[in-house]
Amino acid sequence: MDARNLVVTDDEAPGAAVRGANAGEMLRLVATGAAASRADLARLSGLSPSTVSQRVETLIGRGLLREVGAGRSRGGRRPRQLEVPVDTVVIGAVDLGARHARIGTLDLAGRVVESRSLEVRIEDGPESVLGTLLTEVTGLMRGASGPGAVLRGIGVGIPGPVQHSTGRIVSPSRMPGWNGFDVVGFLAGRTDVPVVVDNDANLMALGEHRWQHPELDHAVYVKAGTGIGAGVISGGRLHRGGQGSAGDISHCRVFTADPAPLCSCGNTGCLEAVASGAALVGALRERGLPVQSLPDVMRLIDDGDRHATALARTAGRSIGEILAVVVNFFNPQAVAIGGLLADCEPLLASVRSVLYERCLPLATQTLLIERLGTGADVGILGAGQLVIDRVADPL
Amino acid sequence: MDARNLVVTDDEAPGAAVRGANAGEMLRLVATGAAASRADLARLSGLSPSTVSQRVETLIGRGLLREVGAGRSRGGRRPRQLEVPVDTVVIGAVDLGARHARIGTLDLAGRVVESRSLEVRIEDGPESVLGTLLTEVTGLMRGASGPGAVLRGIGVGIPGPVQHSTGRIVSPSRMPGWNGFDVVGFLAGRTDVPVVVDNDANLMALGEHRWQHPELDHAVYVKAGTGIGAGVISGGRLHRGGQGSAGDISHCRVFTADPAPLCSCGNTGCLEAVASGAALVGALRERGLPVQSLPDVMRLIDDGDRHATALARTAGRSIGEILAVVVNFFNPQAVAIGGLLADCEPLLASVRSVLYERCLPLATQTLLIERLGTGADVGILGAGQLVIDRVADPL
DNA sequence: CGGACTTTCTCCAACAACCGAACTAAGTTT
DNA sequence: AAACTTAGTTCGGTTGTTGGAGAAAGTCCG
Repeated sequence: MDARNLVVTDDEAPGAAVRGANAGEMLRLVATGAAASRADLARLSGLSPSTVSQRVETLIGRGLLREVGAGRSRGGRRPRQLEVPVDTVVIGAVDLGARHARIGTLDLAGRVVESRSLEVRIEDGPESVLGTLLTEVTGLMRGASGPGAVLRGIGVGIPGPVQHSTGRIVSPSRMPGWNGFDVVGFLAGRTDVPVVVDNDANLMALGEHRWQHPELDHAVYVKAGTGIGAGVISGGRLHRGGQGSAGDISHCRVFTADPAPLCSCGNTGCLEAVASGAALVGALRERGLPVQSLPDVMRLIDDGDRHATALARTAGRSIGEILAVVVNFFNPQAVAIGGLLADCEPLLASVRSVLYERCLPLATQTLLIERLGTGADVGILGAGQLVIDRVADPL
Repeated sequence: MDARNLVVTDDEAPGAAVRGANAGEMLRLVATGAAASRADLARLSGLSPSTVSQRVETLIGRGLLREVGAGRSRGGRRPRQLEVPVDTVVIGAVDLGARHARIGTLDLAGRVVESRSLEVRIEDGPESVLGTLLTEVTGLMRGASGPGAVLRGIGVGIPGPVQHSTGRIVSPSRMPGWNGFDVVGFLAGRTDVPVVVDNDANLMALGEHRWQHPELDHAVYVKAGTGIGAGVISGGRLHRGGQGSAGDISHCRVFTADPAPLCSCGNTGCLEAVASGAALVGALRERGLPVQSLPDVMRLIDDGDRHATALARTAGRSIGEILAVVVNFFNPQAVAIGGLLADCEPLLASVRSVLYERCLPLATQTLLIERLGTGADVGILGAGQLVIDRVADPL
C-alpha cells in the first residue's frame, strides 16, 4: 500500500500553468500596476526570475515594454521599474452593433485610451460601414496619441456569426448584404497592420474574462442587447466550437405564453423572439406603448411601467431557462450578463432565480452570477486582447 | 499592404498539435495495428523520426512497448516491428451502473482483454460494492492474463457526480449511502496500483472519443440509460467544468404534457423525469403495462407497442430539446448517444429531428449525430484511457 | 560606521523536448 | 552493380525553461 497512489493529482487544466505567463498577460500586469518590476512579474506569473528577465528583454527589444528608472526599495536593491510604452504603440478597435458602433484606441496594456460611439447604418453594407469605421479609428488614433505613436493592429467585433479563422461573416440574421463578406481581407487591403475579427459576444467574453475573472477557467458571458449572444471561456481560452458558432443561443426555444412569438429565423419561441431587446420593443409597441428602441424600453422600466417590467421579468426567466441548461451542461465558474438589458434589475433577478431553481446545487453552489463588471467598452477591450495576443505573442 | 497580414492563422486548438503524440496514443497506434514501426509512428503522430525513436526507447525501457523482429520491406530496409506487451501489463476497469456493473481487464493499448457484467446492489453501500468489484477484477486479471502479467492501474466509473480531483462522490441522486465517499482512498488502501475514478458518462465520452472520433476537438456524448448524463470533450480533452459536474443534464427542464412529472430531485419536468429509462418504466407501469425494468420497455418498443413507442418518441424529443441548446451553445462537431435507450430507433430519430429543427444551420451543417459506435464496453474502455494516460504519461 | 541581512536582477550551466541533416543499415529495382 | 527506397540512429542545434551563483543595490542594527 503505497502512499503515492493515494494522491490523485488533478490534471492541470491545459494552459493553466502558463496563464499569466504569455506576453499579453505580462503587459497587462505591468500596465495595471500589478507588477512594476521583473521580480513582481516572476512572483505573479509563476515563472522563474531568469525566465522573466529574458522575456522582459525581448519585449523591450520589440518596443513593447521599457525601463523607467528605479523604484522604492523594499528592504533590498531597488527594483528597476517597468512600464508599457503607452505613447508609442496604439491598437485600434471596433465593436460594431446593430445601430451603433463603439470605436476606440487602446494601449499595449489593453486599456482603452479613447473611445466613442457613433451611429451606423448596418444596411449600408460592409464596404461603406467598415470603410467609415476604419477612417474613424485611424482618425481617433492620430488625434489622441502622441506624434510618435504607431498603430500595431486592429480588432473588430461583428454582431453576427464570424468564422474567426478566415475572418468571414457567415449567414448573419440582421445584417443584409454582409453574408459571406471577408472582413479581414477587406480591412487588410486598407491598412498594413494585422487585423483580427470575431463575434461581438466573443469579444465581450474575452474583455470581461481578462479584466474581471482572469483566474477562472470556465465562464459564460451573455450579451443581452438588441440581440442575444454568448461568449464561452473554456480552459481559460475562448471556446469557438467546431464551426465557430459556439455561444449562439439566440434561437434556442424557451417556454412562452401560448401563441409563441414568431422569430425572424422562421421558428417560434426562440429566445431572441422573447427576450431580446428587439422583442421587447416589438411587444410593447403592439400594446400601443410609445417605444422606438431599446433605451425607450429601459426608460419605461425605470419609470416602473408594469407591462414593461413584466416583460423584462419574462425575458429574464427565458434567459435563465437557457442558461440553466448551459450551467448544468458546462458547469462554468461564472455567468455574467452584459448588454443593455443587463442594467435591468428585475431581469437579472429573474435570471438568478431560475438558475438557482433549475440547476444542480453542485453547479450553483460556487457559481458567480453577476452583471458584467466592465462597461460599454468591454467589446473593444476584448478586441484589444485579441490583437495584443497576436502582436505580442509568440514571444 | 503586406501579404503577411492577410493570413489570419487559426489559433491552433491547444493540444491539437500534440494529439496523437502522447504516450497513450502511441501505444494505441501500435496496438491497433495502425503503426507497426517507428517510421509508421512518425508518419502518424507528426513527430520527427528522431523524436519517435527516442520515445519508443523510453517506452521500451518502461516495459510498455517491445520490439519483435523485422517486418516486410516496402522497397527499402525492413521495419523493426513494434508490439504492445499485451501479456505482461494489465489494467483493471469497473463501470458501475444502477443495477449492473461492467468489469474488465484491458491491455496497454486500451483494448478490452476480457469483460463481463455482474449484478450489484448499489444500496449495499460503497464498501461492500467496491470491495466485491475489486475482488472480481483482480480475479478476472489472474484468470485471463499470462502468469507474468502485472496490474498497472485501475479505473472506475460511477453513475453519479464524482469530484475527479479528489476521487470523492458528491451528492448522488440514486446512490444511498455513497454521498461523500472517497472511492480513490478506499481502493488505494486495498491495492498498490494507481486508481482513477470518474463519472460514468465521462468515461463513456472518453472511450467513444478515443476510439471513434479521436480527430474531433469538440464532441458531446450522451448516456441515455436508466438515468441520463453526458460527457463533454472540449479541445480534445474531457471537460469537467468548475465543480466537475459538467455534462449533468439530467435535471434540465423540458416541455411536457401538462401535469409535468415530478422528478426525484423535487422539481418537475426534469429531463430525467421524462426521458430516462426509469421514467419510461414508471410511465408504462402507470398505464398498467407489465414492465419491471428498462429491457422490458425496449422489448415492448421492439414489439411495436404504441404507448411505449410514443413514450420513446417523446423522450427523444425531450433529449433533443436539451441537446439543441447544447449544440447551439457549445457547437460540437459530433453528438453521439449511448446507453440502452440509444438502441431505440424512434427515439434517435426524434433527437435528430429536433436538433435539425431547433439548431442554427451553421451548427448542424457538419454536425455528426449518431448512435454510440462502441458497445457495452465503452465505459471500461474510457476507464482504460484514463489509466493509461496516467501510467504511460508523462513520458 | 560596518557587517549582516534583503531584495533585485543577471549570467551561466543544465535540462527537456523537439527538430533537421547526415549518416548507417538493409532492402528492392533496373 | 549502380541507383534508388525505406528504416532507423546519431548528433548538433533550437527553444523555452529552470536553478544556482553571484553581482548590484539597498536597509537595518549594534
